Amino acid sequence: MGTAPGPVMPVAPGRATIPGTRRPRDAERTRAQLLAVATGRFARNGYATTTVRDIADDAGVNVALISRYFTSKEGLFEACLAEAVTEVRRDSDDTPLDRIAAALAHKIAGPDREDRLPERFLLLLRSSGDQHAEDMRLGVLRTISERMASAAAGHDDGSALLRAQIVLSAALGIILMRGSLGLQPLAGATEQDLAAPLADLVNALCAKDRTS
Amino acid sequence: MGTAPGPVMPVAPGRATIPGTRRPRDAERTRAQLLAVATGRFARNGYATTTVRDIADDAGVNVALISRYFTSKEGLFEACLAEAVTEVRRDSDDTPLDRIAAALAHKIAGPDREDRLPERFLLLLRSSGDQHAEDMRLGVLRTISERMASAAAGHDDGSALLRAQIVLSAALGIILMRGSLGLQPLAGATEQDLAAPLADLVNALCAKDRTS
DNA sequence: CGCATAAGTCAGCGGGTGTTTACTAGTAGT
DNA sequence: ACTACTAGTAAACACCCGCTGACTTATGCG
Repeated sequence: MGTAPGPVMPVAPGRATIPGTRRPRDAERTRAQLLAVATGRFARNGYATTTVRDIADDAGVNVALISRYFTSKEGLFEACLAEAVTEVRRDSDDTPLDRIAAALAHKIAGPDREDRLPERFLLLLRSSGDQHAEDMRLGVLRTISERMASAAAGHDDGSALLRAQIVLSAALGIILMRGSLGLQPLAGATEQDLAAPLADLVNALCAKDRTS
Repeated sequence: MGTAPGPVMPVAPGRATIPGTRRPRDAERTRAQLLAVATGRFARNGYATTTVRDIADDAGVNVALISRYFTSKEGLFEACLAEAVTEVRRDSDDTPLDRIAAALAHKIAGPDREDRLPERFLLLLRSSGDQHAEDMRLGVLRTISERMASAAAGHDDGSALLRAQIVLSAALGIILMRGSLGLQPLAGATEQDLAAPLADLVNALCAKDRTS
């Protein structure tokens, strides 16, 4: 469905490498490339839609290498998810409340991100049906929301965690809208554009002193 | 043709129909049932994951009826989406600003919803890859956010629409978290639990008079 | 060099998917 | 009661997917 260039395909399959030059034998490198390509495709198009042939072609390697390095498509997905989880976890270490909004804006729309963090957040919303993967993404979402709740620390009633999860939902919803839907003007908003609204949002939901 | 005289009657492969009784001949009814089941499955598990046989079995009818009534799986998806779009559009008619939050809370977590609105919102986030469907969901999201922006009508700078879209993103993010992820305590929050936080959220993002 | 081993390729297999075609069986009109 | 028509069924087809086992080629080491 998605990719047009399916048929025809002469004997040399869709290799990204130049036909004359051979792919250098670097297992580590191709493994990493497979992971990167797969993360992008899984995050953007979902698990079931993405085929292993798409990934392999995009990475310029043979399909069999996926099974070799990650045992299966699900294994590859779990590897992507694991990487995303560690990356996301590290990035959400200990942010004080008054900087959460700015940090969110930066993560969502920061210019020229090399860590591809929005992609990784998006991946947390994708499901492969596998239980282990399910546990991982639920775990990291729980961790993040708990950290945010403790950073906020307002609301002596039990609603702090709930409110933090709402903020998290908002952030992920925004990423989804930008990355998968392309709803303008949200999709084209810069980090500066998002800073003020997000500050209002975080403040209203997590600040100690509220009106209502 | 002396082929296998006994139809044997494999007694209702699905489960919706009682083995003994035959499905009554009601095209309208089965069509509606297919649509309802498909909407639920598409919204919950996504387009690619859901198989037409799952849908048919769940509705208690034969698979071929999907092609008959909706020409194809994509046609069925578009029909579900169209229904969801009209339902969502009607439900977001003209809500004054001060009631948006309550309305959202009711739509997200209202008790015993017969219109299955959360499901329909969730469907708006699912993609089949078809361009026509893509246009539909983008259109309805645009409409809703514009209505919300005009209801708010604050922010003489051009950020009203952006802020409305952030509110919408938050709502959809929450629905996604509840319906697809099951993140507690958000997933189990009642309408009352959500009312106050959502009021804060809407107020902070859309109210005319803000501090910062 | 010669060879063992790892990196990468190729072609094909089961299995599941969406769709179609031929068929059965209720139902309404005359 | 006969017939035309439509709702519903069953089985198969063609295709694409994930995966595998045998093969080829480059690199490291004596």
